[in-house]
Amino acid sequence: MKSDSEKQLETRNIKPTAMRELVLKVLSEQTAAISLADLEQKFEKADKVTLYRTLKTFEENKLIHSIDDGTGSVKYALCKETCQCHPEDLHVHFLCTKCKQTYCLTDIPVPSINLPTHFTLENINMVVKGVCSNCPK
Amino acid sequence: MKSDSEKQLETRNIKPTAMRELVLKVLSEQTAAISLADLEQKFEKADKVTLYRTLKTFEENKLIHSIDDGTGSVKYALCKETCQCHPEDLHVHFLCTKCKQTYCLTDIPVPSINLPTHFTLENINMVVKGVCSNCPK
DNA sequence: AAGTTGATGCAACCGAGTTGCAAAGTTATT
DNA sequence: AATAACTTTGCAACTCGGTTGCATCAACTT
Ligand SMILES: [Mn+2]
Ligand SMILES: [Mn+2]
Ligand SMILES: [Zn+2]
Ligand SMILES: [Zn+2]
Repeated sequence: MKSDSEKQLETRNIKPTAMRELVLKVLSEQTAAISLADLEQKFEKADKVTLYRTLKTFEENKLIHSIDDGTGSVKYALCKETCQCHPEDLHVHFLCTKCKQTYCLTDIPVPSINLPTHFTLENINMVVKGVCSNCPK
Repeated sequence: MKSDSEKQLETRNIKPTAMRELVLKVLSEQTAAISLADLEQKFEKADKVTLYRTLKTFEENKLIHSIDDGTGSVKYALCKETCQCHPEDLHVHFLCTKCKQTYCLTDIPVPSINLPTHFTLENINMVVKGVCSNCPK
């Protein structure tokens, strides 16, 4: 009998190894996006490179998306089931300058932009910085 | 008699050294944003650290702004005279996936976002990826 | 001229990300 | 069941952009 995470991995064509299930579990427990270093610390003993490659695999298969919030370490968060990481799937991200957490504002789609003529669009990264609702003003 | 670049530096409260004038000159000649490594190559013989600190000084004094386009190297471009780098001063940036140039779309202001309640806004980074008008489709 | 301040140059360091390679584990073939 | 082929994992070592420490040099102040 297959676990939920097993199925979740398989629908994204990722072979469900023990390691991958564990990483997926950690990711699904997060309320904010997580860096490779953060992820490493969630495990007693796990190799950074294996986690790194696990995240790469997850990202390539659109199970997660990466967020470059300008802090110097890339964050990762689970995609929605239906997400294909196309421009229309994208949402705004928020980096709190107080608690340094990076949140997916999944309810806020990235606004569409009228590019100059003969520019084509492939992707948009929109990161808002400020103070989040959990932090004192 | 003072040069233009000298005046430009002084209005931003930057002491106009020879080095700084040269860097400002290079920056003002660019049609796209430039990285530290790029800048280094524009000079026969110049220390990376000096250029680095020059850029830092320029940025702190809002003569230039930095752009984290996700390529792993930060780019820099001149601010407009009146720019204070406040959210309302900000514009969209464009990274061409073909020619790898990063452009300031100074005509396209960053759209305003309705953040969730009790979130405050300090800054926005919006980078659009795609193919620019100079590159074949 | 001597003293103070800031700018510059060189070397060395840092950390996030990445690669190479061998060992371990998995799946397919005989 | 044994072998072969392929994938995943773990360790070490490396890359590269950015950064710091410190000595030297230049500019300005008294
Ligand atoms: Mn997200
Ligand atoms: Mn710009
Ligand atoms: Zn916060
Ligand atoms: Zn281009």
